Amino acid sequence: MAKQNTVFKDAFNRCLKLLAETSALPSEPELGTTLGVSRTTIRAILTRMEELQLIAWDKRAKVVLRQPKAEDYYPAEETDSLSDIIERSFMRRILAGGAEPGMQINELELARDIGTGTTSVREFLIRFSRFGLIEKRPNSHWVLKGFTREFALELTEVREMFELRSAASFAALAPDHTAWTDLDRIEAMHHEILADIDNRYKEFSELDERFHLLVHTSSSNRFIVDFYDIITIVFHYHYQWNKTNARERNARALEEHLDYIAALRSRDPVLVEAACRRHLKSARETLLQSIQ
Amino acid sequence: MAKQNTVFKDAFNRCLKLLAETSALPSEPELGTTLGVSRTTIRAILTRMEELQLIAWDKRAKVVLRQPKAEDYYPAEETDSLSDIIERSFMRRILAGGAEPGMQINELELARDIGTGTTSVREFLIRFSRFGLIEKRPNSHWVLKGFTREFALELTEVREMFELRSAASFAALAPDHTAWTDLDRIEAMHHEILADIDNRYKEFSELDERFHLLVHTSSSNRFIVDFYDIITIVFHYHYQWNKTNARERNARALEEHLDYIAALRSRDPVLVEAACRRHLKSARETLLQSIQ
DNA sequence: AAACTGTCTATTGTGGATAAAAGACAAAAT
DNA sequence: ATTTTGTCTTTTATCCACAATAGACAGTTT
Repeated sequence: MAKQNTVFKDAFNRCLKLLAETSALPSEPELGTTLGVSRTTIRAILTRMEELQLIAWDKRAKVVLRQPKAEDYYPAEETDSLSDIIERSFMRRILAGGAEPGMQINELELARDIGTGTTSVREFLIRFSRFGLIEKRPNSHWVLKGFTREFALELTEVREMFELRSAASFAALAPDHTAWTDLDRIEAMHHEILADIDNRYKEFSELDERFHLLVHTSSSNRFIVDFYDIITIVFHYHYQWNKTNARERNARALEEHLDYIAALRSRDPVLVEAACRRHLKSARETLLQSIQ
Repeated sequence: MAKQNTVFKDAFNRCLKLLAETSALPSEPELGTTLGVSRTTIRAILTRMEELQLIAWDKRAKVVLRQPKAEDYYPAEETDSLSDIIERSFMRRILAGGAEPGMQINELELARDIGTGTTSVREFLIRFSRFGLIEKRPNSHWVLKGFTREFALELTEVREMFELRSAASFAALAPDHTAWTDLDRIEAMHHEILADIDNRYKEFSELDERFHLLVHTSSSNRFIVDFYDIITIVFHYHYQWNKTNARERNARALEEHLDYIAALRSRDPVLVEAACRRHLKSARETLLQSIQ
């Protein structure tokens, strides 16, 4: 098979949810915009919905005949894009499995393992190489540099430089900039989670990403914003395999964020720098602690 | 054809030069190390040299029969790797040709233009995307973000952060660190070029790269060192199409480098920072000036 | 006249095939 | 006891093919 129709399946599932809320679907271009796919895919979705007798479709008329049932949905594992599958599989190998630094990475073996073609694995590795965890020997294998203490230190060093600068730009943003209202929303979410920390501490990870990305974005520098991808992926996968003291760690980080947010609001560069440094220091310690 | 034998052809040409200097070639593994290729390639080279009656080859004995002539060499255009060809071709399109920001980049069209398969073009674009000049729309085209004033400003902002930090680490290096002798060599080269600036000003570009890379390397941070790749490629191609006042520009930069080097030697953080800032400021101005 | 649909074409994403290049291992030579 | 060579296997780099997806254009509907 040349290409998996995951775009279609995922959009179909999302379209079923839209269908549950109305008695008739909108026009094809409108659906395309809503779901973020082309009309070709929309028409494939509508055709499938007609087959399943979910809708009666005649040109502009797309009347809902019945509510979607659980079996109408495509299973979740069929809607993941191939690159996501490769990424997860690879990260599990190098972060969870005892992968030693210096180990060779074999495209063919990886492809066989995942059950995919070499081209996709190869492209993944090229994309992934910018994270500094692997390196290519031309005409030969890739070398795993490993998720080591050095890696974490180098990563956090740059992160701290970038975030201090971004935080300073944030504080200097015009008062009517949309970032301030984004910050309000993020702050409110902090309070919500803290109020029910025992049940909701797992939501921290996503909120953390949103908050720091917002700060980095205010640098208006593509290199700084892009760098945050590395932080995101490292933290995302790393915390999946390191859940010790997650509740306390997250509670503490939430409090630090609130101080940091208050400092940003004060627009006082000295306060901002101090709060930012304090939080970054404890984030670094957390990361280093979890390495071995 | 599946793979161009450019590795073989390039190594063959380099081996011809070795051959011109001795009466017998060394062992296969030794040749492999010298030329940086595998024994498989070495044996292909030896076979070819035997065919051309350049050597008499019997097991360990590889006796030189005659000196190589110009026609023994493979033509230079056959020794370039495909990714180099794609890179050059692409950079000419986006830097020299009037490529507008926002323009779409089409893998198929690019591949047809260059006369290569789409896979190679695609892999090049993925690798190249980390330079922040292009961006992918999934399942669709790439978008050219363009070599604009914003790009240059964002690039230099990060460069300045990284270089100031690297210069500070450099000054703190132990006195017996090899970087100091590398610096001696680079400094000497500066004096040589300055002494004959009218004829040799073109050598500045390569020397500039060596010098700044040396400084960045002392940060011992892979992200800082890797970032210098972006600077390198931008300056490399950019100066190929912007040669106005090259002589004066280079002479001035050489003088600034000498100040900068003297400051590093002083190991005084204040002097280092001042010299580094002065040079970076004029480098930024030069880059911005040449944009439009 | 503006938006929508039917139809068709072009491009991307991915597996598979193949020559080039790397590399493993045992036998042979110093 | 190394080092080198002969032979063979494995892996990478690259092209090609094809389904999925995007996108263009003309005719149709509101």
